[in-house]
Amino acid sequence: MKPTSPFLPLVRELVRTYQAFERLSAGHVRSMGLTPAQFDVVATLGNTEGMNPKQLGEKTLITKGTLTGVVDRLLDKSLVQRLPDPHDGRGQIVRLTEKGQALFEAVFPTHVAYMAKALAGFDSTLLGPTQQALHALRQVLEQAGGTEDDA
Amino acid sequence: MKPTSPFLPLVRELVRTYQAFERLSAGHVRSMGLTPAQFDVVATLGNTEGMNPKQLGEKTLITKGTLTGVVDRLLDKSLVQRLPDPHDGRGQIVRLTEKGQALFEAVFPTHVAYMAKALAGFDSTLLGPTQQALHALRQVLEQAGGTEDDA
DNA sequence: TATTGTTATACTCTATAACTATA
DNA sequence: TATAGTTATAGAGTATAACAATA
Repeated sequence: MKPTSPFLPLVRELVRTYQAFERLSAGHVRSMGLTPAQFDVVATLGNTEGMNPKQLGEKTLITKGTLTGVVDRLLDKSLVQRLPDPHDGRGQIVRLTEKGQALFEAVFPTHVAYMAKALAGFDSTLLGPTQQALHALRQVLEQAGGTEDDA
Repeated sequence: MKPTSPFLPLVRELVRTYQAFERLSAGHVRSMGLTPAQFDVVATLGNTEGMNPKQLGEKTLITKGTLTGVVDRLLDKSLVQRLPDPHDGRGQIVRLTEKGQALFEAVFPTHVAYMAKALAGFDSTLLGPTQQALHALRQVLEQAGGTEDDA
């Protein structure tokens, strides 16, 4: 029997754990009337003066073409506004409206509390080590992505 | 300053690590002509006698309505076949075709090798502990999802 | 010339619910 | 009545590339 990669179980567990998180999180976010991508954008803009779509895309990992659409839909809901960028005539600043800010303040803590409650059973002594291990794993993955030489 | 939940950093790291993985993995999978969902199905069916859509959905976490479409597209590519379930007139067995099996054999090890190469820099002494920590985290998340009392 | 953001195309996935055929 | 799977609907995200305006 050929030995499969020792990394497979780790990767599988990463995927399953993320999926469990995502299902829980997305379900709650949707019940508040936002898609995960929309929540991501609102949460990223919360407590900021706004930022241009490029920065927003980098933080949320949403590509620019898609981001235009996500922002459009948030605009339809009057949750964000597009302002001209004073420093760059090509650019713009996407910023929460008052309504968006109010939603952020109502929804973000609720969501954090919801997730915190869900995670309450997790052994807190594992918090730090798990986080560090994930971070190390991410470093490796990002480096591989940056290098990008095909197998 | 109100203390934010101690779980937030962990969750953030989980999401980012997963996203780093997903970007790398999905990119490679796409370069082989499959979407992530399609790859997931093919990988799940690989080395099996086939299974019904219900089992397939449970393993891949794809809901039944969506799964019909994913299988349809794999059918278009002649990678899977739908066979009647001998034990249940309502049911069916989804199974790889020879072409699908060949693809699986060509593509799955390639993908594993690609990911293994990307992960080669990860400290192998952390493999076990990280996996266990993720598993514990998943247990907690799944339990919360099962209980499903809103916050 | 390079970059910012929009638009267009075409596909895929998602949730939800109604529907059929069988159990 | 309950379950397996399909179909229909409506919306949203994805990659990719061409494009306009500005730097």
